[in-house]
Amino acid sequence: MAEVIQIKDIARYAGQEVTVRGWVYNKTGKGRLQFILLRDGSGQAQCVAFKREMDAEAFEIARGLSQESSVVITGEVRADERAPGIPGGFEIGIRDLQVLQQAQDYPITPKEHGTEFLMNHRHLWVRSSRQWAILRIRATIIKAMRDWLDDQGFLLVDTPIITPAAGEETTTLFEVDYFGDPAFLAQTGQLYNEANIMAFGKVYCFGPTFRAEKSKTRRHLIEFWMLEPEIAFCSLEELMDIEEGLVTHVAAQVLEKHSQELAIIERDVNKLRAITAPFARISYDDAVERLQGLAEATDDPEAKAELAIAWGEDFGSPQETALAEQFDKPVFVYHYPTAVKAFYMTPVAGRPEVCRSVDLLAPEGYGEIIGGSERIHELDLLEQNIDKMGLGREAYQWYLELRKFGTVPHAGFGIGIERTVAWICGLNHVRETIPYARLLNRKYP
RNA sequence: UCCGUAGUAGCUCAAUUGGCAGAGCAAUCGGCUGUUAACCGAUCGGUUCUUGGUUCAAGUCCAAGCUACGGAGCCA
Repeated sequence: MAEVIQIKDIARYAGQEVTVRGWVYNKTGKGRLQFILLRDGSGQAQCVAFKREMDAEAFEIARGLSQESSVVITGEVRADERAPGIPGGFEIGIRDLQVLQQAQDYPITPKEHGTEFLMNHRHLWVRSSRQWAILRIRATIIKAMRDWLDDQGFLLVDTPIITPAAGEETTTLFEVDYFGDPAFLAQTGQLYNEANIMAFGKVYCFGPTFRAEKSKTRRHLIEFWMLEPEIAFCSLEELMDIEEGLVTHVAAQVLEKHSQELAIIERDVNKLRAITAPFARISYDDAVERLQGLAEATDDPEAKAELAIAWGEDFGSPQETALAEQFDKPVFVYHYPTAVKAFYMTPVAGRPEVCRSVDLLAPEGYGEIIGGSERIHELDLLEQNIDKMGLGREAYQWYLELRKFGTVPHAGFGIGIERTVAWICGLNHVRETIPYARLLNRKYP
């Protein structure tokens, strides 16, 4: 029995006999010569069945293999620049093979398919090279974020998914029955993070969040993953430094570890190489002026209407895009109007109509990937805001109590994993960034 | 929720003015010693999204509904 290897390591075994185990990704044949492209999860390798080098029965089995059949193949590794694969350049001359299961009528062929068909077969689509590459990059992005934060002295502190009250908006919560009492799936771990920083200084939570928004766009999921750092004794400017450090590290790690995957998805790596510190930092006031300037400059009445904005309004999707297009890397927009932001954001001293908030807008039309702010740390002000929004103090008792026992200035942000992956990978929809997307009209498979 | 577009073979699509429902791929069988979405020959493959209507005749026209896709709002 030859050594079982992973295809990603194939180059190390040139000249040796090995065993690989996997699935038939594609097959082309030419009579007595059959080429089987085998994938094993780590990569893809061309396995060559040549009638004269095998016994007749084994050759017939190889010739009859169907797409996605599971198979164990033993043979000699040899370098051949004609051989396709991941990494490619090496192939296996089949000596023997064993079929675990002969697949029949695998639906995803190497031709074009529509979105609905592919999403209905997501459990199989994840096997395709492109999806394989994207999901591997997703894993690296998450690891890069966590590694960077851990190295900076942050502690991972998990926050609950079933919660008693709203984080922000009550209308977009998923309600669950908690032994007869209503409870809600978490929209954010932020409020708990604010408790946890008083114990650990710098923390982050990472997990799924749930929003029952009836939004149907390329940037929205009903269930998405978010990483939320929170830092005690932190200003908005320091927060931007942290966000910048995190995002540039992610881009660098993906470039370093995934040239192969980036090539598979045909991502322009120059766009990723541009993601270096510092990012431009502009105020909301400045952003509005820029948009008004753009609206004035254009002759297209439709574009003019899309860009039109009055001070005090939040940015729409086309406006975010137009704003971000002025930069070749992410851009910070800070000091948004207090009225369009959440109740816990600190007002700017001497200018309460704007607050100490900051969004990070990604380039290439990917929009907001991070939202963050300095949190209100004075009890009175926080109580006033909760009353003003009609949220009800009872539900926030514990949160308000944090302001009574050694409250300190603090700040934090949330970064959406799927939006980040879509941007880094250059995808046109977040549905491909998560293995099993939950969308407005889809919870299958 | 609103606006727009679409739904025909397993998949991707075609079907002229309302006049016999078709192609490529996949599958199956055969051929081929270097294929890269191979190629060549053959075979198989249909409730034209649903319901109702107009008509001698509906994939095509009308009405309602369903589903998907694209966009908006909301957001990360």
